[in-house]
Amino acid sequence: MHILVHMVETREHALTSEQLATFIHTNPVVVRRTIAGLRDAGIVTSSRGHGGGWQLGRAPESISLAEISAALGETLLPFSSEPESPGCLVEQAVIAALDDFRVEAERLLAEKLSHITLADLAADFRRRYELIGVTSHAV
Amino acid sequence: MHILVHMVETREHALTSEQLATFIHTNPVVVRRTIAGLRDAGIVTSSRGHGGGWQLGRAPESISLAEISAALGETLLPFSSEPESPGCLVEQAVIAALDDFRVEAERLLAEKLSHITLADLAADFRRRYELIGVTSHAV
DNA sequence: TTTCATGTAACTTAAATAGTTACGAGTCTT
DNA sequence: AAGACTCGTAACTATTTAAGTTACATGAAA
Repeated sequence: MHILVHMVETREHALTSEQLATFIHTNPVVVRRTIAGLRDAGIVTSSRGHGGGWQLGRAPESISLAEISAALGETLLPFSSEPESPGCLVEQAVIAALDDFRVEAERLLAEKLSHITLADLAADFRRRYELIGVTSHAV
Repeated sequence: MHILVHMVETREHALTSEQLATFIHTNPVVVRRTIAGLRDAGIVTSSRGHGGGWQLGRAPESISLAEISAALGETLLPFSSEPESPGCLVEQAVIAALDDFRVEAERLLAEKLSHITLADLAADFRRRYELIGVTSHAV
């Protein structure tokens, strides 16, 4: 997300993996590896060679957090349910009951995330940025 | 959860760490370590010595999944937000926006989990158990 | 007193994640 | 055409976290 908002703020030109890596204090290769999913989903585009790098693939208003999360292959909940004792009826019942919860919870979270767009986050940044600016002038 | 439902089904006597470990194919020490939080929360009780072991601390109707989750120190969402670049306004805005989501999402999940009790899971097991029984007779 | 069980520290092992190096392939500038 | 630049990706190493193990002290029942 951090990287993506930076891209919104720099829409005119591409940012290299190296620059993006600096933002989040990591390695260019880690960045490429991580956001490869975003590229495959069309959320960002990459170009090689001189002047190349990464840019948003489309308007930030059309990019929801739900889509980003899915493109990155993130899970929305920190647990899954794989049987450890296949055949144990207790376990089967537990898994079934928790799966009902899991499915609904994931639907709920995805719904919420689909209403937040990259543009919203960028606007939030703008707002803060101008607020700080005013404060700085006042002080 | 698997272990806890077993405890519901065996309320009359205590189960040893060894027995519990067998259910989930792991080690007695891992079990003790893991459910220590449940003991501290009064959800289960443990007793030493001959005939000792683990038992439910109170009625399964009064034990919600939300409480179990909290007692185990589980997080409901698979991400937190610790600044990597303190001072970066972009990051601050992203964290703030995502925190809004996180707080509400956690509240929502906890609310859902607070309505599911251990007794519900145990009842689900009972239902399945009797269903299988009938099927077995039919076949 | 012996046996059984938890409580916990300390250590080892295993798995997942992150970071690094290296180099091929494409692209722009001169 | 040459050189500089950047992504794509494989292969490897390092780090971190969780799980598993061993050992033993503590407490309770037979």
